[in-house]
Amino acid sequence: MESAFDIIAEPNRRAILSLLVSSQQSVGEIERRLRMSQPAVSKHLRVLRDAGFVESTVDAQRRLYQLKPESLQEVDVWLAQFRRFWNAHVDALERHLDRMDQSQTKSRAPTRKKTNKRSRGANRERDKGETK
Amino acid sequence: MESAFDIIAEPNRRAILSLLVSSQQSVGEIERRLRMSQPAVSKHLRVLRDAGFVESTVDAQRRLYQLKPESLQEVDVWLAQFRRFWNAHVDALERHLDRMDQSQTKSRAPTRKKTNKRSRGANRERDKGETK
DNA sequence: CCTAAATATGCCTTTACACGTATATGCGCT
DNA sequence: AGCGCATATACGTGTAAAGGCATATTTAGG
Repeated sequence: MESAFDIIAEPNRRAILSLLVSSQQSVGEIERRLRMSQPAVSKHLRVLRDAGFVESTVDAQRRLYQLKPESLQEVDVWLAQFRRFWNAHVDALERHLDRMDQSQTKSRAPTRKKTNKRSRGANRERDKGETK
Repeated sequence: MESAFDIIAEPNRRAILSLLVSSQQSVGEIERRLRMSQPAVSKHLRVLRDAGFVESTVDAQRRLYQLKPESLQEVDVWLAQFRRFWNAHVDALERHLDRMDQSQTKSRAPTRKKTNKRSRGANRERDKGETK
């Protein structure tokens, strides 16, 4: 029924997932942090759970939701073909990213350690075998 | 219909994008290959174009559509946080993948080193059909 | 100009889904 | 037991988006 792409199409659901990356959260915490109604949160969590994106554990009256690691694989796999495409266009992409780095001074992780010259290859994966 | 996530939520649109990865295509070719109606193709291409995913060049009466490299960046960037999350769970992921490898038995290249420090990481190539 | 081919657009119907409000269920406490 | 907190579900509603069909637009060629 619902592909992973449908799941993450919803902004609130993406927000929830992003929230859960850092640590598990209760429904109430999500509700508070994302300022959405409690039923809305529960419903989205239901969807995420059915889709296998999150799982819940019981803590008294609370339900703690946490990410399931395999969840976004489908999307990542699909995206892979485009990464290959990008890599054929790295030059243009580099230029594009340089512009973004300048203008988008927003929530970039303060952990801007070495490799600050950006080893941008979609993700710093050493793999180059890449069975195609 | 703003975000890139909405764009790729549509299966036919994903199919079109996947088709364009290999090379540019005319509307008619897309119509034929994906077996969808011509108006449908045109409409999806309109959406993709407005969203900056593709661009078209004119060839007589045909319009040739091709991918724009920067297009799926938004998605990729968003996905990055989860890749970090996955990497924190490589062990579990490894186990999960081992199970899959077992059941799917795909001729695997000698890229396979058990307990290796993440030789597979975020992208693992695997091709499959869409499931709607 | 007129026609045919390729593509785009407009209108209409159907469906899906996100939300709110209200209510139900579960759990702990005294 | 009864109350209160935390979470889940039901129902009704509005909206938006996708598909089909018909038609407009563009371009090449006679």
